[in-house]
Amino acid sequence: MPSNEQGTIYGNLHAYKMYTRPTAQRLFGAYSFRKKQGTKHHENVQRMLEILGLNGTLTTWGIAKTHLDDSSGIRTKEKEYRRLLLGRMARGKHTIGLLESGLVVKDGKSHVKAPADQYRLSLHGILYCLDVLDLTDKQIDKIAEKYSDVLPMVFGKWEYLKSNIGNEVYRLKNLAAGLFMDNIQIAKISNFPVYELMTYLNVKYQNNFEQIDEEDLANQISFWFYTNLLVPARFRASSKHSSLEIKQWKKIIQEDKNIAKWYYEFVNEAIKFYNTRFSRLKKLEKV
DNA sequence: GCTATAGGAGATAACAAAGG
DNA sequence: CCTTTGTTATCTCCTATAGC
Repeated sequence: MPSNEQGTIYGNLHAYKMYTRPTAQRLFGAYSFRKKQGTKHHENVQRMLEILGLNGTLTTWGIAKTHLDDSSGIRTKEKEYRRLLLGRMARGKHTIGLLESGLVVKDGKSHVKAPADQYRLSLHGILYCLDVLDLTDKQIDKIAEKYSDVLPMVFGKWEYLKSNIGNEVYRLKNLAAGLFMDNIQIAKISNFPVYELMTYLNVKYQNNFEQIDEEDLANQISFWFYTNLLVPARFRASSKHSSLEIKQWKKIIQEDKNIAKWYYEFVNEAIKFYNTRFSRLKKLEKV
């Protein structure tokens, strides 16, 4: 039973990489519409996603209102936005919309007039935008502001993070581009057990391929983010630059009490996981 | 050129708040 | 009080266009 009033179901990061991202790229474009390569449909969808990203939660009317002011224009446009969100039915065939694709979710109701559904980007939707829309840093900051409660440990700490690590925050784009952790090379890169943490992160959420609660997905993304800060941006063992020094990284985690508590809980879970497995491994040799 | 999909526009219906 | 205006929601028909 769909536990969600969100009107859609989505899975963990693995599901994003294997399913949501390729599907979205096929239906809504793999490149920004500003590159003039996609279809009109790609452009329409991407424009709407951008509005939802930069403005946060809105009704269909509100989406149209962000760029129109006379009500007849809004009326026309909001129908189009609704159709893009919900998909359409024609000749007995259903074309999927943004809700069904998992990029947008319902978020509460507006009671300004008659009760109306409000919409915002899902976490998958945010990742798709970061991946495809060619957003400027300013725009990403805006999304972080509007979605700080959806991704609290990263977007909720955005300014704090920026003041400490500057442009490194935009590494979130790597995750959006599908660069996840099933990468054994990571093991060699750092003395710090980044590989073990990344692998455990996979294990922790492995049962959520089909469906995951938004809060869990936000945690998965956020654990990825903080752990990934220790991986050099250029994937070479030789280039040490642009990975954070362990000291600096620890400072970021420890100086914020919430981050510290949250992240070390994850680390302890990972330690427990590996300890259990190692002790079983040791028992093997006695047999 | 055909076919499926997208866009545009009209009809219809609620309903809430503001205004007369 | 009734009317107007703003909002939300759905259905349907016709046209335009992209991709084969």
